[in-house]
Amino acid sequence: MERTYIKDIKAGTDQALCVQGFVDNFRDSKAMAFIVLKDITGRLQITVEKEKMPQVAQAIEALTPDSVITAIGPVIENEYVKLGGREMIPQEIIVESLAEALPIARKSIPATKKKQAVERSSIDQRLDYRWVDLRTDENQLMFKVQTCLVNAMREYLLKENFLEIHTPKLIAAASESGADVFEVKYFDRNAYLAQSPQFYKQMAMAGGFERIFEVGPVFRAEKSFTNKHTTEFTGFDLEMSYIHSFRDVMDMEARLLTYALGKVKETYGEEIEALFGVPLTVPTLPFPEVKLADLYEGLEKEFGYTIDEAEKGDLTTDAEHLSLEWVKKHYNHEFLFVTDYKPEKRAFYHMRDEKGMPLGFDLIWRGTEITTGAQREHRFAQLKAQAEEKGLGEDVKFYLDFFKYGCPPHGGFGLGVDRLTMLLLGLAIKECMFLFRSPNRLTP
RNA sequence: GGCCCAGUGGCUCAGUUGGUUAGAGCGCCGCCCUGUCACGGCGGAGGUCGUCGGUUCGAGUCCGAUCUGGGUCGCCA
Repeated sequence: MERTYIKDIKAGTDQALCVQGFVDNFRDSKAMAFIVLKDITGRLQITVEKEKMPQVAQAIEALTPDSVITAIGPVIENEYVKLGGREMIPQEIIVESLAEALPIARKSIPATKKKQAVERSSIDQRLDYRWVDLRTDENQLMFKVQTCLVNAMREYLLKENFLEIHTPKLIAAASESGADVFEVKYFDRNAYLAQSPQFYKQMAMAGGFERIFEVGPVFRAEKSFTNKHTTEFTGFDLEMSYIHSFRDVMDMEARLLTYALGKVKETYGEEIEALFGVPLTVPTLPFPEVKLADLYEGLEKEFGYTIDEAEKGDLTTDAEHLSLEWVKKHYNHEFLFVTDYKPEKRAFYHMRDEKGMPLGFDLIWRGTEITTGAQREHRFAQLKAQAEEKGLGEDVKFYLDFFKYGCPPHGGFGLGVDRLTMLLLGLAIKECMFLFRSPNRLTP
């Protein structure tokens, strides 16, 4: 019999349906048993009157929570059932997989008069059994939201004449910028895991693709311990030719995010607010923009935030967080483009103006950096000089060659998909990844 | 890498100035319960207190070392 998703069930007919899923709750007494079945679309109570259906009673005799079952029978309307006012009266139940007692507590249970509260297991404990943890409504919604978000971004860019490419993650040279790379064995020599598709995105520009994007894994061998860093994450990278300035890139990103977040709000806005308690505001265009030095000046004047002059070439974590208050106050907005970072803090391939100021930007959402972008230096001689200035020579030679045989002016950005999800739902990075990777965690 | 914090049953925690046999709730196991819905009732099992060493008549508790993990800063998406 064909399986019916719980969301598609029409109650009140005599026709038997087949549902499959996890046992979300099991209440067993001598004569009656109640199973709450959960699939990816919802929950359904299955009610067993044991005397009437001895073979069903026998099938569920040793049933445990989180086992996987198939249940067949009509679904009737019954106002008495709190879960949706309907219940399945099964003719048959097949236990597909019997679950052992779970090793983690997925939900917090508040205290009652008699019992003390049980706290949910820590995120680190839950990550050890991620596949069990992923069964919660929150985690499943999270991935529905991420799917919707990335799909909307892809949809938007396809309409804007972008091509989707897939660049290699095994690379020969460990260079580019500050970020450290993982070394791997590659037959009789060493290779490295790509820390970004940057060079290859630009190669696509030299290849005349004009506009490309890529969604793919990015590896960083950094011993970072924060709530927004991980050693492997999903990057959403974009590069576009024939721009007039890096503001064309910023404009593209702002429109892209506005469209995608609009789709997410339309599809899951209410569920997100119900399960995560985070309202989703679709941003307005254009996104506010500020020069780094002006932001520091504003933070000092308005929030009393002061740091050493030497640290002002980049955004500190505190300044990043405070920038949310600043941008809300001045623009009633959650996004903020920050420009005019010091050249020593930026990658060598960022184009610079006549004063040597990098023509790039970071995008901060809700006080956390989600993007670095720029117009790229596409003129061979300048690019070579800037690489040498950062002490990069032979390692980037193959890359410099991309600009020798004709290359359009171009720019682009990299966006962290996991950071986007994390900020959207108000979580830490380790909670919002399918499987989190850190210097201390390589399993499961 | 710097600074800070934590390791006590499967989970979440308590454990007083060092002092009988280390406690609780959840979970688990057994029995009871015709309509539960975070079901309920009764009973039970389960811990060499991260590891090693020291102080002491006596250490979960104090000291030292060590291991593991976490938070945060820097780095960045």
